[in-house]
Amino acid sequence: MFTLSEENYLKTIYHLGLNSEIGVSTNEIAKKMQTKASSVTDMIKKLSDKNLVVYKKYKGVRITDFGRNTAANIVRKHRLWEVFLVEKLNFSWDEVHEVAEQLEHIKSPKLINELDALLGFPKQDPHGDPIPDKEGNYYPLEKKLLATLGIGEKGICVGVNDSSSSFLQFLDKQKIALGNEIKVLGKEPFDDSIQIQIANRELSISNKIANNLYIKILQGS
Amino acid sequence: MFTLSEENYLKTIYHLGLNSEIGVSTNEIAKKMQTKASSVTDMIKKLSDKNLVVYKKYKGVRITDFGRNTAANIVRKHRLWEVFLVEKLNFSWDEVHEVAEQLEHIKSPKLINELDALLGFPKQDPHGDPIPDKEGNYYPLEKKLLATLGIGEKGICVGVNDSSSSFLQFLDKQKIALGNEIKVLGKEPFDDSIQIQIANRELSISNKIANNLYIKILQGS
DNA sequence: TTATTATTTTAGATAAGACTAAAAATTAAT
DNA sequence: ATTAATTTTTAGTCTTATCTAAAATAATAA
Ligand SMILES: [Mn+2]
Ligand SMILES: [Mn+2]
Ligand SMILES: [Mn+2]
Ligand SMILES: [Mn+2]
Repeated sequence: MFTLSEENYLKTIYHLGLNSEIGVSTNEIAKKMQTKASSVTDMIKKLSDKNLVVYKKYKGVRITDFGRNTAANIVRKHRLWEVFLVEKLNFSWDEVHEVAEQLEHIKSPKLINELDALLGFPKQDPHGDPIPDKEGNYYPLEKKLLATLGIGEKGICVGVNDSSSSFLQFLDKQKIALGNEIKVLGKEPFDDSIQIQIANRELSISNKIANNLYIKILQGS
Repeated sequence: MFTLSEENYLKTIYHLGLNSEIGVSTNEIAKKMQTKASSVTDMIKKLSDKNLVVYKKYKGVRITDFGRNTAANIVRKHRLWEVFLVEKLNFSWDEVHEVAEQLEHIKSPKLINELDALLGFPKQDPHGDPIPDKEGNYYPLEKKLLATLGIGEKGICVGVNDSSSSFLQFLDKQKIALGNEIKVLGKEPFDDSIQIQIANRELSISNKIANNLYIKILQGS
């Protein structure tokens, strides 16, 4: 079994390494974990001793198959708990992350598999992120950032890139929710803002917002 | 906020001090926590610094009002999680304790109060132990050990004194469950065993068993 | 009451996880 | 190809929570 710290480092390395071929750098990890590079070096030695990552001095770390599996299981727990909090305990999607950060470290395979069943084996968490199965496999939706859509294209809002409270609360305020259909009406070159239609309303959205909303394109739009 | 260790020590001191006027001794705590007396001394100094207990050298510790409240809240969480595991996640009553030991340390007032609501504000956990409310108050049932009942007395089985897996599994095997009506048919002086009637069956029960089952007496029996 | 035993505390060590400051290696710039 | 800047590692310190061994205190017995 792994310590709380080991699990948190491993999860960070897993996320940082997802979309890159090369190793994850010490500084990247330190920045993400709000800690110092020297602390990271200490920890990756421990993770390496436990075969969770491959570490070569000055070359960053790469997660092993074993490490990836272990990390995916923690992510699975995190996201299932987030669903539970929203579906069963009336949390809003901007309140769940901190609590899930604690709950993801609870050790009990039965607990998490029963929770999965209670929730009806959900495939996405409240932010649209995929939930790995017991084997650590998951199937990400095909999705594009709203900012990349052309005029006239439409789709369903299926996820967020930024899960910060402030962004999620902004979406709530603008009544933009996952599942909503969104159509691009126009794009303003001057500030890269985007005019959209959503649930019979028209809205102008800044580029920053559009770069943090994922859309599943509807065929024939 | 308190560390995991601080919470565990405090909870032990709370439980050990419940039925006694005098302070809780260092050795008692060490025995219960499976640690060394010197470790206990170190920790009670920390708890004392945080006003959770009053500590006088060589005189043991007494929990403060603040400490009692803090401990009751941890116990509240432990027992609510046990109910959740049994009621919602198909755990049996002998499987819940270890997981609840982890879950009781999760910090989120909203989580625990919503969980309470989801479960319908239960008053007892799966072992018949009372669940403190938000203020730390609880109302223990009037109950007696089965071993203390006289011949002819009857009552409802409402709790266990020993929550070990082996005892709980024994009760399952004998089909003795909380809520069952039990009547004392006879007592054997030779080995202090007790003959009981339970759900139309007659059973002979050892003194050890009878000393770990709590009964709520039915008036007029 | 004094001696013996048991309990409790202190002193000193260890391990995990964090930090600062300094050294070493790598990368970027001239 | 050197030099300069950046990144990464090492060395040493700190805190928390443990432990063992020894000293101090309290409880018990002779
Ligand atoms: Mn999250
Ligand atoms: Mn999420
Ligand atoms: Mn329990
Ligand atoms: Mn219980």
